[in-house]
Amino acid sequence: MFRTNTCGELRISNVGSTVILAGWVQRIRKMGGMTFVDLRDRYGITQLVFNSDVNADLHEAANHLGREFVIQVTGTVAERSSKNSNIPTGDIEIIASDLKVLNRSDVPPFTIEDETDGGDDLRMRYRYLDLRRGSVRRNLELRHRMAFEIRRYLDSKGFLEVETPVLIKSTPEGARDFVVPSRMNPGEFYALPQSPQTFKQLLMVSGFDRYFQIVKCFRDEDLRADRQPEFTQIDCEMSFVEQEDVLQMFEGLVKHIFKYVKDIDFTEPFPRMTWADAMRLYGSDKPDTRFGMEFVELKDLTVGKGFSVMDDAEYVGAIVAPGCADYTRKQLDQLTDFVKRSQIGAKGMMWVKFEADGSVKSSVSKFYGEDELRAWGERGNAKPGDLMLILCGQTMRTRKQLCELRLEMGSRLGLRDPQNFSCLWVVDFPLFEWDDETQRYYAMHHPFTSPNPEDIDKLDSDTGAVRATAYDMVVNGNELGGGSIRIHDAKLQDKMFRLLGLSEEDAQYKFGFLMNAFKFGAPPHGGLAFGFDRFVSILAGLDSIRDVIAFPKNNSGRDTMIDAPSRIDDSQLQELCIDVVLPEEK
RNA sequence: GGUGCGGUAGUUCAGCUGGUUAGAAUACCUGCCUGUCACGCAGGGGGUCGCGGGUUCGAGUCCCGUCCGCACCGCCA
Repeated sequence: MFRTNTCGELRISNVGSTVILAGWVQRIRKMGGMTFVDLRDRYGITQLVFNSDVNADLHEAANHLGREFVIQVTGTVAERSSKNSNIPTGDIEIIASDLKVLNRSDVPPFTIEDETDGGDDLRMRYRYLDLRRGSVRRNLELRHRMAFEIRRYLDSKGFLEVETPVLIKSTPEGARDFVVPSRMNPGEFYALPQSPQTFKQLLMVSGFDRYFQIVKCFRDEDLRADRQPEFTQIDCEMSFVEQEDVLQMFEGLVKHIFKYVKDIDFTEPFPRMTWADAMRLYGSDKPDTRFGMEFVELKDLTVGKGFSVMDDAEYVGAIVAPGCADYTRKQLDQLTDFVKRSQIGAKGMMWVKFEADGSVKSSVSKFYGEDELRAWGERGNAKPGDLMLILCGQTMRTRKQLCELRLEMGSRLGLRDPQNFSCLWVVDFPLFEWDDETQRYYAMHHPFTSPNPEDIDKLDSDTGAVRATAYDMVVNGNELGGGSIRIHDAKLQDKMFRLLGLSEEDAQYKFGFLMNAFKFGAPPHGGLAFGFDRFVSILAGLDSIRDVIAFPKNNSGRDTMIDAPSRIDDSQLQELCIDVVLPEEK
């Protein structure tokens, strides 16, 4: 027998029993005649004692252990004379009677502690060591717990988990596909799914009216802290439902997870906000609603006073930062630099201070009198002591800039506590998005999204204004998931493809299988998908999803531990009929 | 494709306007230490300053290029 107990379970009630423990040497403390060893496994840390008075040879052997050696120890559980209240096993220790080194270890390149001294790069290269750290292990435990609760909830609602294929067909609408060459079909490629979208719709046609899958998806796009080339979705679809049914069902799922994983009860229904309101009030389709500071529109109050910057602007918007009227010149300059950064790209920022003593100061007082500035403040409900920050320009662009400024102010004022969760549904997304470059409409969600029935007559006449029956779940400014009611009518789907600029042949080539399926009695259906990695990272209070993925890729999509991607043998390439021409060899 | 920050001991970092032998902490090794738990004390070893080029009497420091990492913009139906 390798072990009778784990390193996390022995307590004062076990005193006197003989045990065998196995694990990794966390730390050694040599006191001369006696040596303490902290033995670690997944479950905790237990202190071992080697006393030269009891067994001199064993004590000597313990002195030659090193960090991360794998050892097996036999001994007796004893009450400590000086207890350690910081760890659950702190009341006891093991008086060792036998020690076996199961495996030695090189000195690890960073400390295996919750607060490690290792940088990200090093941790990823030695991810198997990084995963020994409690802080990383706990993230994976949380991930497991969430996956378990998701299955428990969805199973209780009659959902069936069905696996869909990973080697599928490329559909070059949307994100770039990862492709896989087919040896048996020279010159042809599979694509890895960006999502099981079409398969789950086919499952609806098959009559599996409640489907889900916790599934890997792949997108060959540039990465971010919250974006990996392979990531996991909670993919769900239901038949015979309207939008309201889907929202209810999955609001229930989110609440279930918060309750059983985080012990947080959301008793009230999640707020609903239209996409138009989200853009108007927050300049974003995923507003962070942990704090207010909604946008205030001032165009009508600022126009015609001879200030060309305001007069020429399509949009003038402001936020009111509570209690910030005492901001110094330097702080205001910092904020101006912030919005002028190339990533945000504002031309400048104006401000109005509503001082605590009732006076008003502004960067634009040359153009506007105190009464006018006060009228702006009134519209924004500015109180004495508040600071109004104003941006202007082209509507959508300025809203986006103001959104960044709002988030920055929220952070500065400490209003974005990661353990405070604010969930909402954003609904009534536009069906289409116009692209100036290619001069055509794109599906904002995806081409299977059904139009809002009220707008269906506008499909040709006012295409850009058509709303979709699409919805997003937003938590703390993150898009946690989204979905839609799908088109289940072949004719309407055909029309959608046409509006998206797909010819009949194109549509048939890319999505013929789905169109054909719709001819055989497709039920009305809809669903959504949650980003599982993001969901876990939000509950863990982390910004990066890398910390909740066991073996993540870096910024450039590389796995630095196994050094992938890598070149393959010429013989492999030959078999696949692939000729590789690198850019510098062209 | 673009912007910003970074790359110096095993590790995390400091190193100013260029100027003796490149430092600190920690880790590691050795010795001492019988109640530590971030043990303590004494000593020791450890560097291609990412790489290439340039400026200079002299480059970790300045310039150019390049590679790598991180954050962000574009992109992500």
